[in-house]
Amino acid sequence: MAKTTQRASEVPPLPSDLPDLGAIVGYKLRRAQLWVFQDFNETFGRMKLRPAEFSVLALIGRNPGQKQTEVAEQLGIKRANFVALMDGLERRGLAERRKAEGDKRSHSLHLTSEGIAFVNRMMKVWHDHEKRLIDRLGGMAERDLLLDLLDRIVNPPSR
Amino acid sequence: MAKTTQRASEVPPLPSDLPDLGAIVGYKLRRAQLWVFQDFNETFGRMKLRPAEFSVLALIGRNPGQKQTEVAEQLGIKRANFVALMDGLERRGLAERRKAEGDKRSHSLHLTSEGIAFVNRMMKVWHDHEKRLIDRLGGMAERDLLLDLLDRIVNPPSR
DNA sequence: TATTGTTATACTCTATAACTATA
DNA sequence: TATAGTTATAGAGTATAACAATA
Repeated sequence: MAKTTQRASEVPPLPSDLPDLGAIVGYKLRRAQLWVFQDFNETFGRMKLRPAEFSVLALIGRNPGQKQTEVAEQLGIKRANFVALMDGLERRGLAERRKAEGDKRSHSLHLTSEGIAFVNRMMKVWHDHEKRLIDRLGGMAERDLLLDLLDRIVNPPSR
Repeated sequence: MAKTTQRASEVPPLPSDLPDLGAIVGYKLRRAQLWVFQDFNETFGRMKLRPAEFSVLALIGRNPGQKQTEVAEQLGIKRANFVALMDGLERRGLAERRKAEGDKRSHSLHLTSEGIAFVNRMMKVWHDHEKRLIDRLGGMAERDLLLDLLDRIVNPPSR
């Protein structure tokens, strides 16, 4: 008694409170994030730079000398997966591991001179990308508002 | 403690305009999205439900009868990858493909009776997850604000 | 010819366990 | 014993090409 079609009267009652996906924070967050990463990848495709690599270069550029595991942890990257990422940056001559003084197990991470030049070009390109995003949001005020709201998710205000 | 520091004189001039990663929209967006999906996966782990499956069930629950490729496209899922996802839902008895009338190539997607019951339970669990998120944001007003800002990224207001 | 669903496949990202050399 | 870095590996998620049935 398999039916291939059903009339409305035969259909069991559908859930009444099904929200539009557009009203679900996680869904919109994912769609927006995919859009931003896609724009990022189109913007940085010529420089062969991925989002994770961008974040590593920006972090050790601002705060050089941190240990490899510290950097990975701050970026939410498992230290095992960070190795190949750092290998790539080192192979391209952009960043380097130095033996940390005092602890022979650990490496401290730094930009090379070439890496510093690369990061300067990278930031110029990044400004185009970020401007495109800010324009879509409606302006700097909206960007600041978005940053604040996103921050509350990861670091909720105690109340 | 004797931290491994470097004297400024040894360091080549660093890029001057390197922003904190916390001020980069794409970075915070990614971190926030990862937090939400992690909370989602912890919340729905017992139901063996992934975010993509949630979105499919919610979509065909609200709008049954759409063609398989239409559903996939609305969710930003490649039709080739949608096949296995739909196979899984069908194997679990939650959703089904029906032969579409008129076009023998296409399938129209529907929830089963069991699927409807499942979705009702799913929405109860989802409310917990969403409440946790709204609490972090600070309330419904903040949630609405966030939804609006995220929507501008994907569907920018023409101006 | 074009489209729907499908298969096969490859590539990236992520997660875990286990090894090594130091501590 | 514990930790930093590493290797190996497996699992998701995602992207593309090509095919059969149908339009």
